[in-house]
Amino acid sequence: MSLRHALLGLLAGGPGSGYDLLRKFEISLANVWPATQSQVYTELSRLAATGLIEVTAEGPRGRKEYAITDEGRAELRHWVLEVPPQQRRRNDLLLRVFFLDTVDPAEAREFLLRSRDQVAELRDGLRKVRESVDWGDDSLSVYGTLALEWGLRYATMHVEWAEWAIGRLPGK
Amino acid sequence: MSLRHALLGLLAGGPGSGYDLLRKFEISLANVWPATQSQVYTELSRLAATGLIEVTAEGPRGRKEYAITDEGRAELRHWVLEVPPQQRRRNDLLLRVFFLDTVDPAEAREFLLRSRDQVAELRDGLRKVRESVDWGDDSLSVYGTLALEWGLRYATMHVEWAEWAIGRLPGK
DNA sequence: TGTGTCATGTAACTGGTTACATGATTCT
DNA sequence: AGAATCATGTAACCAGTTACATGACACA
Repeated sequence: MSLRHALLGLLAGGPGSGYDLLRKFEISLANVWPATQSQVYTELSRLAATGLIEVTAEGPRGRKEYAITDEGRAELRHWVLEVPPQQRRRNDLLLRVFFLDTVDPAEAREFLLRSRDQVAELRDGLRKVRESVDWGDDSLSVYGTLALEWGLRYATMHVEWAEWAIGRLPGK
Repeated sequence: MSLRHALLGLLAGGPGSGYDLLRKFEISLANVWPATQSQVYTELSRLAATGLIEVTAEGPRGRKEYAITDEGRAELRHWVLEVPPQQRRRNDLLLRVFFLDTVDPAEAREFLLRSRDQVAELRDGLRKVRESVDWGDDSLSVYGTLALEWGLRYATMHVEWAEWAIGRLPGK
């Protein structure tokens, strides 16, 4: 149940409404932990009900501003440091690779090429983000950069792997 | 809904019972698409009900052997080649990295060290698999090796990233 | 005879997605 | 006046996890 912790993490950086948080998900967490509108609002209600966050202000259009509580901070800290991250990750692309023996080599080759191109595009997008954002040395930037760099290395790895894999395909 | 396709893919390699398939999940698909016992049996029933697989034999202890049908092969092929793989992948480790600014640098450092060690272990396990299995040049081995190599490159990337990241942490 | 493995099934729950539904405020 | 954006909520559904439940067969 990490959506709960993603919300706590964002609120640890300052109070905000569901709407605010939703935009933060789209901007900064899109590639790490996407969330839908309905999910955010229902989880915020639940978090408020259990006392991990609280409503600190109400604005126009029924806007509710939430802030993290001490209990919430404790829960966030516990999750970050003590709950072991998932190691077994599902990968539906790799699952397809496993079954490429059911199509012919030319089709397998196209599949790998497409996958290379898609990830190369992602990589280029991330590079642009790195260049466009001015990275100060405040703590949030430091850790944001670490995550971005992981994404860049991941994408580079995948592109290189795909090219290597194409070279190993059985000839027709 | 990829469990369905994982089952179809496994059955494309030959018929088997739920129990057989469950073991195949544990051996070959554990790092790519883990599945639980209850999930496998319910999905097999559903697949049989929709005609993508069929019961070809019944053995002792209520054992049912399933085989993929032509319809099933068509569905598998469609999924492999035409359904675009998920690009946005959730990563709860990276989500934690994002919020490492809420703990102190020494704790962040420990977090990254632990993560490096865990993935290094995974990498060593994969290396052993690569050495222990004798990889012929049959098509199944070819594609199995591609997936394994992806895992190795992934793990190597992560270990290097973690070490790089530790070096970038703010001093106490 | 009793332990281990083979073998299947179902129920309750959790997390996430899609779709539906509503309405206030701001800006042009 | 109308469009865009701000803002929230709920219902139905799908995928996956945990736990419960049962029993046949093989082997020592």
